Amino acid sequence: MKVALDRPPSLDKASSELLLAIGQLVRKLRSQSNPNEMNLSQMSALARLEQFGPMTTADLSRAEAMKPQSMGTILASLEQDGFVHRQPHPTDGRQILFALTDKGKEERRQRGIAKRVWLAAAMAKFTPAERQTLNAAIPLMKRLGDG
Amino acid sequence: MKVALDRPPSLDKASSELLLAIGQLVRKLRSQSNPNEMNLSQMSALARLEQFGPMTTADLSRAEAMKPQSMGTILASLEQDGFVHRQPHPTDGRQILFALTDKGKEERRQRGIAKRVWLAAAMAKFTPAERQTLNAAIPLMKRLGDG
DNA sequence: TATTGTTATACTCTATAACTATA
DNA sequence: TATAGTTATAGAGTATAACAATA
Repeated sequence: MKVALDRPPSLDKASSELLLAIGQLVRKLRSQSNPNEMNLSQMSALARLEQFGPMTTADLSRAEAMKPQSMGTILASLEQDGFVHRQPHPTDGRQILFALTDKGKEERRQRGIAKRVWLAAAMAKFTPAERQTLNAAIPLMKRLGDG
Repeated sequence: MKVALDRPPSLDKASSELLLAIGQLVRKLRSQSNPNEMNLSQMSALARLEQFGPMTTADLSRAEAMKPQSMGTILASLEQDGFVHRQPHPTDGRQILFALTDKGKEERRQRGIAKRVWLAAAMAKFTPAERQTLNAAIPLMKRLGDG
């Protein structure tokens, strides 16, 4: 039986709207950046290494929906900046484990990154109820990104 | 006075989480694409033209957080595909108004675009309550993208 | 002189292809 | 033969710089 009141938008409509919102927001975020600042992919790889401990290029690339060669580039840049370091795999000579350095852990705690500063400032303009709505949606978006 | 129970995450924490979620989701979305399919920027420009009517390159670029030269490229590709057409500005000879063609309006209604199909399928796995949470967050993300 | 739009060029991020080394 | 990683190259998307036309 169909309910006429407070009908939620269709999946088609909702997914279409979400698509547009994500696109605009990511362009806005990308434009908020200081020279030599990490991009979203580098931040994401660093966060995952902190959460799950040392990982290989292949595992990280799968987790971040990216080709291994692309993840290799990202890890090379993070290594050059001293945020991660390599350690040999204990049993498989082919594999290389990447782990956070102390500098990498510190970087994760940095509040000065332009993208974070801009986003926090933008969210600060929301009402408490709006912030709660957005917070509740974050894990859902994470699941979309993982799936 | 501080409240200890059900404390919401700090703005720093929330913005950091949102940053990561957006990054992963946008990469996932970008990977969902058929040959010659529109990208998120093209979809966004098309949607805005439908919502607000004919606009100039400069206005669109401001609205979409993009440089006028970049928007010019996007509009040129949309024009080549027959989704938009040019019309002269009534009073200012420098400006060019871009408007949706019938083909462009039809494209907006297409449900077959890979990104939309993937996203709708992923959202279909959510519970009704989760879908409602996500739907409520969409206008908030739009405001973040606009601001 | 300021603004609109165009053209040319370069940078960032990610993908594809070909290769080496280990399993 | 299959998998992990590297190197080289190419593509998509956007930016910067220089320019012409109109205001």
